[in-house]
Amino acid sequence: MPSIDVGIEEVAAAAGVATSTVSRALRNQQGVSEATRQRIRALAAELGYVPTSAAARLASGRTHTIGVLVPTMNRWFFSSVLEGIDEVLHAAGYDLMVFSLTGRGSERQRLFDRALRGRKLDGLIVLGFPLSRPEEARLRDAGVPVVAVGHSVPGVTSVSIDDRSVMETAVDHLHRLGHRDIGFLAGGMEFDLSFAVPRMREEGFHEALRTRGLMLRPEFRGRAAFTVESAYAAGRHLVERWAITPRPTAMVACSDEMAFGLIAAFREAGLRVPEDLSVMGVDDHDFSESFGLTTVAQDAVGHGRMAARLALSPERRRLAPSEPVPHELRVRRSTAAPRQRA
Amino acid sequence: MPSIDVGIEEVAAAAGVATSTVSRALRNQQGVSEATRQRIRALAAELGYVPTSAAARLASGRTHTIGVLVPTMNRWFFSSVLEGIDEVLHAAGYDLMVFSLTGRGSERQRLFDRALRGRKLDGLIVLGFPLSRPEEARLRDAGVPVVAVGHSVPGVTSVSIDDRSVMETAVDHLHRLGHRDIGFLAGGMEFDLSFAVPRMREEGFHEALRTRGLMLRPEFRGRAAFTVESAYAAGRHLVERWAITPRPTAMVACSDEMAFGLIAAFREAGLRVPEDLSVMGVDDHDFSESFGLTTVAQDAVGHGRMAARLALSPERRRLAPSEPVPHELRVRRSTAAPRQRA
DNA sequence: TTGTAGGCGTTATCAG
DNA sequence: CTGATAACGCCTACAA
Repeated sequence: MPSIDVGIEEVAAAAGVATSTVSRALRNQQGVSEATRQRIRALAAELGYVPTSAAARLASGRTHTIGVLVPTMNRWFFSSVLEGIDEVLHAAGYDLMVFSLTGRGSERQRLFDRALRGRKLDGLIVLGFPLSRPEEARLRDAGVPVVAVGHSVPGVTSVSIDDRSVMETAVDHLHRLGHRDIGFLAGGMEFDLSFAVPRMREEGFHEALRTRGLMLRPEFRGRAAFTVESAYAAGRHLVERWAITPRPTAMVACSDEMAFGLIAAFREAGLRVPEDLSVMGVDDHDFSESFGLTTVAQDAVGHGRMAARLALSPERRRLAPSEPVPHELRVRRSTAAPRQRA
Repeated sequence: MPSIDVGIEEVAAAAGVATSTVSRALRNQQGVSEATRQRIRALAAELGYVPTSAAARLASGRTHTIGVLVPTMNRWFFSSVLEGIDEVLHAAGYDLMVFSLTGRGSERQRLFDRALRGRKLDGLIVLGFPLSRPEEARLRDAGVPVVAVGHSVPGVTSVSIDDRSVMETAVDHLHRLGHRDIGFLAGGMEFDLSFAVPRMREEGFHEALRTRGLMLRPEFRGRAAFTVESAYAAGRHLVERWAITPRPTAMVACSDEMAFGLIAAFREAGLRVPEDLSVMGVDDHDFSESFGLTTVAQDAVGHGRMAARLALSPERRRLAPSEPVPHELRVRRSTAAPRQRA
């Protein structure tokens, strides 16, 4: 039974060496003979010695903790990225501190501050939203390395797909199938979140249409937040409108979760997917394969791993390519060639 | 512009008081005249002083950090609970440290240890799995207060629904609709996770049937992990079997996500829900309303809030009722009365 | 109400 | 390779 209060001194005493030697030995620093190191390790384990984190932090200035600022943990993309981050961090002996903005978009600045105050982090990963000027400034003089995920930030190491190109991929798929009347469910109705990603996807979509000599008819367009619920509501509105206007043969949603909502609304209105209408999304959500949703996949867990590695290593950050991470089309059952119009 | 290196001494000097007074004033401790406090606060703000977390921890022994041990953040229940925890914690000025077991069930003991080592936590919230004996012991001599969520733990403050009673509610709903051939998709095929919750739900289901003089036919029963994917696969197997055996008129899944998987499989096989088969789940996942899934709801975010409050306050823990948190039936479109058999 | 001074438990900088 | 000995920056009895 290890006693309750073993400090580095007890270990040192037991090993007949100085505390500094124990410290070095236990952290695999050079300058300790292998024999001594072994002996100290054994003793430390036996006594159940564990360095007090606060003391180590104070003395070394390093916290072995990385913070993550996230809009919400309730969305596939964010929780997946978090998993990836966690995986790498823990493997490296680091801890993960999470700061979620959920329901407090207005307090964003304050939360941002909380994360940086008191030097409690060795690095910060910002998920899903761009930084404001004051925030960037705040970071600089906090001297905390930052990595952005889910959107690119000029001047900051970032990991993300190319949102325009994603839409090119999506539209290309539908166009090849023969679709010409393609609708779009845009994102960006959130309160808290960035408008950058939805806007870029929207622009990308329009450009992809334009390239092909197509245009987005107003009645083919909806807008919703990045949630099933919101997309479902938008879908119902669209369906109502289509009672008196033509409807598209395919819809692209800004995310898979939005596509789920659309499909639910369409099905409820008696529209069959893909027979009456093709639907596709972006993400490759965990549910998408079972649901048979065609989508443009991004590797969220991989994003997280990459971000964590970048957060941990200054060299990697320096060498980091600013190219976007690749995405990939996954064709499934929710898209098909349009039926001949009567 | 606050200088880069303001310590408590600078503030004390500027205010013409001792560091101890600054410390007291800033933490709203009693024993400081209001005038002095105001002056110090102003000065501190002006100088941009923020106590160094490590030093405060070392001196006070408190970390203002609560840890959460979670099987994975990728599931509705867990991420929702996390949101609730985060909300309360940040409001109280505490930080949230997350330890996720994803993909390292075998390392569970080690992760568990990591969370407790080095006195870096003021409390620990364990989500979704019961503790082993050694783990409990570990907790005791770490002296860290623990709160369990998602399953009850004798001797540990815990927040959870009554999993047996949940099934009673589910079966009751179907029984009242007229169902007698009720099937069950059991949980518990995970590697990492506890078998406690799925087992209790299974027992609860059986008991609810028994009470009504019913029995679960073997061909009405499936088993899967708590994921859409796994439930989808199980659903496909069931459908195949039903080609040569009778099929139930209703299925209860162990969770909403599992119900989603089932429904996807049934639909793909041409079975209509609820016309051919009613399906219900447990949770009230964010998607369930839009999907029209009947379910037994549990307030995951609320669980999280409650757990965080318990983790923060010894008194609350002492007073904490050991009664389960209530659940609630939500009837939607996925269940209906069975059609007359031919 | 306020000031003084001794920790808190490591790490890091020097000598030896 | 190893050992003293300052920091590290704040908190908290205790004294005034």
